Amino acid sequence: MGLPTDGATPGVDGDSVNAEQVEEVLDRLREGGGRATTSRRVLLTALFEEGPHRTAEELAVEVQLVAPDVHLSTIYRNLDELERLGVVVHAHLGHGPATYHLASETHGHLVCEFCDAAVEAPEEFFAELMDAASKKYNFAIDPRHFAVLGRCAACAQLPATN
Amino acid sequence: MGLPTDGATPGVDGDSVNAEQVEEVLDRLREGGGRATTSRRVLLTALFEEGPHRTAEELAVEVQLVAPDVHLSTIYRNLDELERLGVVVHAHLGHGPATYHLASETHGHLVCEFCDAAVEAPEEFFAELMDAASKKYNFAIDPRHFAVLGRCAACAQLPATN
DNA sequence: TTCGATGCAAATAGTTTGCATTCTA
DNA sequence: TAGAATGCAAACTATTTGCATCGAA
Repeated sequence: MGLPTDGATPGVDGDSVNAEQVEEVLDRLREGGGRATTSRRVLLTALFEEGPHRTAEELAVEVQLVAPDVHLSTIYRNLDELERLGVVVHAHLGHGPATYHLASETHGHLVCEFCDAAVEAPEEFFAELMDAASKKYNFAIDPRHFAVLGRCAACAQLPATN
Repeated sequence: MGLPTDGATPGVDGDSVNAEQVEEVLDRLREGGGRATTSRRVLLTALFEEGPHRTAEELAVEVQLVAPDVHLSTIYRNLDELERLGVVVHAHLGHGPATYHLASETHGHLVCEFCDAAVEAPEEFFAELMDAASKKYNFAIDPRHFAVLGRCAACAQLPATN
């Protein structure tokens, strides 16, 4: 899924490109009896931007650059709502806070227990495991919503102690 | 949970069987300059008993049946210590608190996102994924310390909504 | 008798909730 | 104008920490 590099603002922000998608989600929200508020528009804009996985707090900071009064609890409530809508998913990477990203970016995570580095792995990477779990345990794995922990290449060289 | 009726109690509690292992760990603790305290002995006894994965709080309740004054923070501190020793591991199953179990019981977890049911899967079950991660991402997966989320057989039949 | 371990209270991090107010539809 | 969404404060859950005391070695 390459981003279109057409008319305006080719690089970082790409606002006019994403604005469409933002409004699309807001429309869906309205269809369900919800309302298109500033905080939701700004949050969605942030989510549709390129970037690493972000925690609710990090998203709040981003949103507050544009709309300073948006409260962290509103971010949480909106993320919840968007998750219900299927627009975003959250994942627990290691010990810290949950991170949120667009549901369209489906991938699993390999997270290093030592340095917290996260490697993204495509859904296919888990296909075999998903298949085996389905057959053996009748269990439908959702690879998007969890982190597989271990040691990244760099930390594998560290001594086992610590 | 049956308290020992007297001498042997061969089945469920198996205290005399596990007592040895408990003392062995306490010895190791002593060798490292640590001390064999009542709270540690009771906690270890609880851990060596059969049973499902337990949270720190659940373990505290178990311990307090025998030693009522043991504080939850002591449980946390001791679990930490035992984890450093390699005796127990903790895993994050879904959203709730972490669960602890003996490191000797190595297995991964398949946890249902809907009903929180946990299926234990042996380490071999993750062998292929571990292998692939190693080759493709140079990442050493530790299958004991994470939960793979998804839907269990029962919840798979529920509608996608909710 | 020393220093590691503990109990307790308070702090912390992450997230959720109750309620009066605001603002979209 | 109705009721969805918000800001704020406070509650809540899971866990950690500071400190005076206690107890194992």
